[in-house]
Amino acid sequence: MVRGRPRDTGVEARVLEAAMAEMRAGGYDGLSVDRVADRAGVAKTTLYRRWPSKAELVVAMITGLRAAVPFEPSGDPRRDLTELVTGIATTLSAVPTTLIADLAAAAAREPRVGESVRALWAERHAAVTAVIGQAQADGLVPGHASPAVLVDQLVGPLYYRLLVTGEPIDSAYVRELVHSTLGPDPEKS
Amino acid sequence: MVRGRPRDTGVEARVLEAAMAEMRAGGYDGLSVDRVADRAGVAKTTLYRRWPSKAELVVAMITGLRAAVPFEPSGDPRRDLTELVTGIATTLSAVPTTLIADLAAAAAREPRVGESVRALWAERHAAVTAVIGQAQADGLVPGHASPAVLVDQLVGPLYYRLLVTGEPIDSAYVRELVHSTLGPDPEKS
Amino acid sequence: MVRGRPRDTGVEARVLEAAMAEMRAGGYDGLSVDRVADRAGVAKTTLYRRWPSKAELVVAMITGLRAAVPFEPSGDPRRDLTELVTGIATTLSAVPTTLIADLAAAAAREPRVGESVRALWAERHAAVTAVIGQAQADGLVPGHASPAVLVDQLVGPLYYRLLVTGEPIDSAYVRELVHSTLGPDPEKS
Amino acid sequence: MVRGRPRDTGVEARVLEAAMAEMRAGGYDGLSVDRVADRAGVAKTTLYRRWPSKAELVVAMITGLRAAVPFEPSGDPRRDLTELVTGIATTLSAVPTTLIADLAAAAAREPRVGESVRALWAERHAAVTAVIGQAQADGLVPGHASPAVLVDQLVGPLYYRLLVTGEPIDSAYVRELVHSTLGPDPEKS
DNA sequence: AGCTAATCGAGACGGTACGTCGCGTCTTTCG
DNA sequence: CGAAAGACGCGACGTACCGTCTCGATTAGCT
Repeated sequence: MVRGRPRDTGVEARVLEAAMAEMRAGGYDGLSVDRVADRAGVAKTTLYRRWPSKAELVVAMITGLRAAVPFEPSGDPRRDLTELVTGIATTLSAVPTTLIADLAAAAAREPRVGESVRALWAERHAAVTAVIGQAQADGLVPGHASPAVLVDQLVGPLYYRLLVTGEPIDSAYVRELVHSTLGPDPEKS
Repeated sequence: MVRGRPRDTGVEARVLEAAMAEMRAGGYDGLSVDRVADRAGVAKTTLYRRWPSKAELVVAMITGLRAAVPFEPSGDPRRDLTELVTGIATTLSAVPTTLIADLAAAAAREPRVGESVRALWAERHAAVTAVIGQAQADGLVPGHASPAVLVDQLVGPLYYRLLVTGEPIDSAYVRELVHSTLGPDPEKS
Repeated sequence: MVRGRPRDTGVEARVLEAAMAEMRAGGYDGLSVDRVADRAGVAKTTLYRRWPSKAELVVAMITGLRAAVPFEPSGDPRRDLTELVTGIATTLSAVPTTLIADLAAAAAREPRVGESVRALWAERHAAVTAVIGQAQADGLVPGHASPAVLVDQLVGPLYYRLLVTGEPIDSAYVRELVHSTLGPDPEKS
Repeated sequence: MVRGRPRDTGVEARVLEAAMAEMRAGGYDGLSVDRVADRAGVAKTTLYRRWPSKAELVVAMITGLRAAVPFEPSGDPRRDLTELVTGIATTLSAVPTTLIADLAAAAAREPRVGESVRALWAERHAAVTAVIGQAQADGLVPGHASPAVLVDQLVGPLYYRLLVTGEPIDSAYVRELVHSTLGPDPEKS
């Protein structure tokens, strides 16, 4: 069917792994295509055949990070949101801050990187939005704010602390965020 | 007092202005030190004597953007917060997004840069915190959330949209943020 | 056999030619690597891939000057030595003095350069030595001096005038040298 | 009489000494005016007030090297020439070869350096010329060669070996040179 | 079995920018 | 007025990186 020599299936994994290591070490700018190829034991030609630019390579690497996060809504928005936001916070804390920052910078520069980064979070953000929407429909959340804004106010502070203020993000903070958004827990009074 | 030839005071202003122009035109990567020096009518050595690297130059440029923002609390938290958050949003929008993102990346890598960036916003964030605190004391804001969290929820979403989702930040959005934080305006019902 | 892309054979010639032109115009210091690359229509990186420094480039250029000099001994040592020494003097005069001097300086610093410079003259000096030896065997040269010393006394003064005294080297001077070494021409008395 | 602060008399010596040390270490190109000034504990301005360029500084340094060499002609040209040429050879061997070579290179580039180098040797070369002339007048040297050429043939080979062939210069070689120039010693037969 | 087509490794190449070094000039303050 | 200190302009050097290119060697499917 396909004529010539088939592509080496191991190349992709080795290159993306090498790229990840380079990115961890030196961020986006510190990632050198030459070094990635070298570290992966692959010719630069081979690399460029698959990803037409450094940005696209990083995009692919990021996309590969997307892990399927199992989430089953329990119906209790307070519990569900806490679980979801905690998951996001945990993921953000698992990688070096510089990586997140460099990714944001690359996203600002390269539209394609931006898309891939957004796609990375899409699933989780959609889940958050869904929970918020359902809670509002059930009257459990004050209705004077749009769901989109509430999502931003739940997730945005995580990035804000990470990239701007540098203040710590712990489970207490996540609870405070949810608490502030949903209002006081009626069952606890 | 100081022995040698004093530094040409005009250099700094000319260089930073040139750097700003270059940054606006082509982002961080598009900013060439040679071109900046050329445009500022300054030798590259002179430039490097003051800022030891391109990154430091950009940091200095950003720091120079800190404008004293006159703010007089009116006593009405709704109006004051809208004004303050609008000011922050305006400033963020006035410079290229890449600049903000690159700044965040540099801040993550270099503690010194992080400090300078935080110092950049310190004044405004203090003002927001003060207004929130006063409003809570006056009973105009629901008291179930700490002021620090509320500040994060007011300002964080701006960065979040800018650096992550890429969604637009307009005056309507700012109003929604304030609205969501303070609750429905009682005077409007 | 050789794996990668083969080197562009035209590069070397074009660069060395450009370097020669620059050297003629402004001497060693006046030779700018950037300008050479530009004039040769070659990227500076390409140039540095072959010659790791400006000095090595100049050395290569000099080495390239070695021209096969046809020499057929006539049997008359007076005529042969005059021809050979004139040839050396002509070559020395054809290039800027600074080039010769810089070469000697480089040779003193870098053994490898020294070798290449000596190799440059090897052929001609061997010819001079051969002629002197033959003449001595034939009794045409006073035998109280070793051939090696006579060669030094024939060729050394050329360098001496060029590099030290700065006095001119013309055909009359060459004749005087040969005359002084061989003694008066018996046929002319 | 003279207004203002008098010149610091120690400056000159300290600078020339520092320049000599730099020149020994790295040759003419390796000598940096900034470093010389620093090492001498002198401001660059002060240095440039005295010597208008790096070349002139080196000239002054070389001139300072000229040592008065006592020489009393004995009347025996063979002995006198041996003594003189040995003295030159000794001086040449006392300093690093690179220094001699760099000096020659600088002389070729900078006319003023050339003059100073020639002046350095003037005294000794004049002595050699005088002895040769006297010997010729006394009929002790074959008269078919001009004194100037004979001088070149006595001194030139020293530079030739030093800068070109790299062959050693010892007392035996000096004797051979004199021997070759004056012819066989009649007293020894 | 031979031809054809695609892949891979290796490295040359152009272009652009970076940061450093050196020279010689200048502008100050201090003695 | 000399000296110290250091800023400044200019120009060159050598390095790093990106993305393109040109090779030879390999590995398949197709005729």
